[in-house]
Amino acid sequence: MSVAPQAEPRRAVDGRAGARRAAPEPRDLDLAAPLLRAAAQAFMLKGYAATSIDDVAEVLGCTKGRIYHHFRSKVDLFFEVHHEAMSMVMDAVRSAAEGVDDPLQRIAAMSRAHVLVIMREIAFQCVVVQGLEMHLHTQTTPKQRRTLRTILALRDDYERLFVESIEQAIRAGQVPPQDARVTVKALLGALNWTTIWYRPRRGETEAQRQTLADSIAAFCLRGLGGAHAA
Amino acid sequence: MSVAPQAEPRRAVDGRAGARRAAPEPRDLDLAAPLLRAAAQAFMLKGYAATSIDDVAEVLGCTKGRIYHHFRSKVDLFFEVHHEAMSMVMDAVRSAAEGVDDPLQRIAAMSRAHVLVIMREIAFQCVVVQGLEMHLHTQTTPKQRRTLRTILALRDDYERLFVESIEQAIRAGQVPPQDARVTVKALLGALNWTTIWYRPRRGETEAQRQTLADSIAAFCLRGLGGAHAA
DNA sequence: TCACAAACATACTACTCGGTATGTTGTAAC
DNA sequence: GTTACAACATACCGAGTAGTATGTTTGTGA
Repeated sequence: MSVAPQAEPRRAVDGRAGARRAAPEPRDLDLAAPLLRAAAQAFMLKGYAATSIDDVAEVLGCTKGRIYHHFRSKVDLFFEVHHEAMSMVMDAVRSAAEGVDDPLQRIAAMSRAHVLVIMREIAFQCVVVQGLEMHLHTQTTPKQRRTLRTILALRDDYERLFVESIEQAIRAGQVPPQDARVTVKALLGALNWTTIWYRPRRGETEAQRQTLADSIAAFCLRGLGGAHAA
Repeated sequence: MSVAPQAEPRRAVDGRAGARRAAPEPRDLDLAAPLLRAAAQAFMLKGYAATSIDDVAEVLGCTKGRIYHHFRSKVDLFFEVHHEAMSMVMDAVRSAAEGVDDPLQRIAAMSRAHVLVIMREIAFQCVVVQGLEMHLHTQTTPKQRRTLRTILALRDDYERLFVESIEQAIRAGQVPPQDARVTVKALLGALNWTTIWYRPRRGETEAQRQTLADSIAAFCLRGLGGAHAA
């Protein structure tokens, strides 16, 4: 009956603006996680635009109310799924690269980790590939545009991670001179294409996934022109 | 006033069913071509689902009437764009492969041709990458499902073209033994990823496109494990 | 010249879906 | 035990859109 404004749904990605209470965040994350996962699943199957909020709710066995309680809009939900997916890759790849000084071996470890994350979190990673730029046309609010720019910057940072390692490998004489800005496109293409053709099989073992990841990574390593395979 | 059924719009891809008049086909193709190109352009910018028929019409500076005069539905339009795009790649790649007996050199020629077609017809090729499988969930009419299967079969045929050449290269000892079914995914990924990052620049020369295509193709060739680059 | 159909444009309908306004329930604090 | 709020569910609205029904124009063969 009152006009009680109902606790603010999440302000996409970069956090709340003027929330007086800073408390409910950690518990809120636990509650939002299943929503993100369900959204990723639905987006993978039908694509973002063709997926209705009701579709996402149906995956969870709930109603729209739950989703709009945690997210301000469909676009915000998409952005958070996207952001979460990128964090998964970033964390895994950074962790895999850590402490590996040899440039080529580092690229190999990063590539394997990248493919493995894709296979383990195929739904989230499919959302990443589904494109961001197309949202630039439809956007209205400046806040969403800022969020979009932030995500695009994260993507560029990630690509730079590979570019720098490639350039180090070139300077070290491990691979022939080449335009790393172009090569990295082919490399990431070979890796990311996994989201297109790979789908988990029933009874698939971790060893099988490892083998697949090794094959893709080996292709990329050789593609750079290094002498030794993985 | 009459119930005049107004000459049947196109029956997607595999041709008409019971058309009594077989005549208007060739002229009809010329008239439909601009529609396909406009649709490809619109689909590239906003994606299939987010693109309205009115959007496509606006690109052409006409109304829905024109589009629905030539295509039965939005899905049929998408399928024809998709089919046209695949034909472009098939023709160019088959033509490039013709007469090249050496397996590795044939793969190199095919790869270059593939990337060049993507760059020249970026709109059409973006539609191809935008995915087909998601339409499997939304489909209703069995005719559309059949059309979808046909397109999927074409895609598999195209991939087989590369797989067979890779296996020939393996048997010839040009590249180390490997699972061609997996390698081809990485290879086509590196090629097709061009649709994601590449966009034509103002004043771009054919030589620049050639250089880019050569770089991507060289990456793929080395990725197979062949000793010599392109 | 006239019937006729191709090739559109216009007007309209039925329906979906994003978003909101409001109601309900559990629970923790005091 | 009652206040208060988080965490939903329910009911609804309005905008946008796929598809259709019908009107209009233009070329063309008889």
